[in-house]
Amino acid sequence: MLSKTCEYAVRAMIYVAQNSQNGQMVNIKKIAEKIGSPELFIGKILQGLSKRGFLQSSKGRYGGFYINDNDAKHSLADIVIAVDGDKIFKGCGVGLDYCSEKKPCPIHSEYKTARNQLFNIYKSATLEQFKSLKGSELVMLKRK
Amino acid sequence: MLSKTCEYAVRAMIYVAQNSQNGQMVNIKKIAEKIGSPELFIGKILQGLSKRGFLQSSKGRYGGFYINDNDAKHSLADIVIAVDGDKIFKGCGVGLDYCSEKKPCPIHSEYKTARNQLFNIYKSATLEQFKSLKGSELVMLKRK
DNA sequence: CTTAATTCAGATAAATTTGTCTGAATTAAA
DNA sequence: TTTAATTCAGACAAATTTATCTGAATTAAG
Ligand code: SF4
Ligand code: SF4
Repeated sequence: MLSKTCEYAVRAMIYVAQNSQNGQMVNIKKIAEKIGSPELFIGKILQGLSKRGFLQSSKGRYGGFYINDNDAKHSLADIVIAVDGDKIFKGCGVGLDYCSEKKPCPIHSEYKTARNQLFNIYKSATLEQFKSLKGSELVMLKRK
Repeated sequence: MLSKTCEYAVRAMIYVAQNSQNGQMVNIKKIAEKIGSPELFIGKILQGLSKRGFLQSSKGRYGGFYINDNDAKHSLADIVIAVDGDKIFKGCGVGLDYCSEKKPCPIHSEYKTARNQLFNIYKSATLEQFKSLKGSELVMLKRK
C-alpha cells in the first residue's frame, strides 16, 4: 500500500499533467483543492519532486507547476519509487529483508508473480495516458 | 504493503503454528527471537489476536501460545485483515476512498485484477500449509 | 518601482505507529 | 505453599509520518 505522501504525489502529478497543455500551469492551492490534500503538504511534496526533475515549477506571481512532454513520459511507478522506494514492488510478502529464492516459503512464487504484475501496471501507466483523458472522461482525483 | 505490526503478526502466527504439534507451545521470548521482533511488542500483538480467537494462550509458568487445528485453518489474509484491515485488498491504486466503477481511471481494471490476485494468494495460504513444512524445509522467519 | 501572489527552505507541531515499562494475575513445579 | 516464569492490562515513550508555520526569494502586472 502506498504512503499517504505517495498517494498525494501520484494524484497531484496526474492532475498537473492533465492541466499542463500549451503553457498552462496550476498552483498549489488549486492542486490541493482538486486532489483533496493539505495545501502546504502537497506543496512540500511537489517541491521535492520538482527538485528531482519530475515536474517543472515557475516561481513568483502567476507561477505554479507544470509537466512538459518529457516529464509526462514518466510512469506512476517512477513516481511511487521516487517517493516510497521500491519495497512495494520488490519486497517480501511477510516482511523479510530479502527474498530467499533458495528456501522459498509457500507463497513466494505466486506472491512474486502478483507483485511483478502490480509493478507492470504502475510502470506502463504513464502520465501521458492520463493527460489524454479530457473533459467528461477526466478522472475524479478527490477522495469522496 | 503490510504494516510492521502486521508483518510481525503473520510471521509469529506461522512460527507458532509450526510449533504447536501435540501439546507443544511457545512463549513470547522464543517467538520474538525466532521472527526477529521486539519481545514486548509481539507480546502485545499476540495478546490481541488471542483475545480475538486467532490463537490460544496459556498463562502462568511454562505457559505460552499455541494454535490448534481449528485456528490453523485461518489464512494469512484473515490475519492481515484482522491487523491492518482490508484496505490493502480492497483499496484504490492511487488512494481514493472508493473505487468508482462508473468512471474508472486507466489503471483501474488491471489494478483490481492484480489486487484480487494478491488477495487470493494470501487467502489460500493457510497456517496449516506452513505447519506441514518441517525440519529442513522450515521457512526462515527472521529478517536477514 | 511597488505590490501581490506565488514557490521555496527550514523549523516546528500534531498524529500515528512502533516499541517499552510496570506491576498484577496466573500457573506449574519443587 | 512458596517460587519462578509466564501472560495480561494499561500507561508511557520513542520514532516516524503527516501536516503546519514563518519568512525569504522570486516574478508578473499595474
Ligand atoms: S520465500 Fe516467502 S517469506 Fe521468504 S522472502 Fe520470499 S515471499 Fe518472503
Ligand atoms: S478508477 Fe483508478 S483511481 Fe478510481 S478508484 Fe479505481 S483504481 Fe482508484
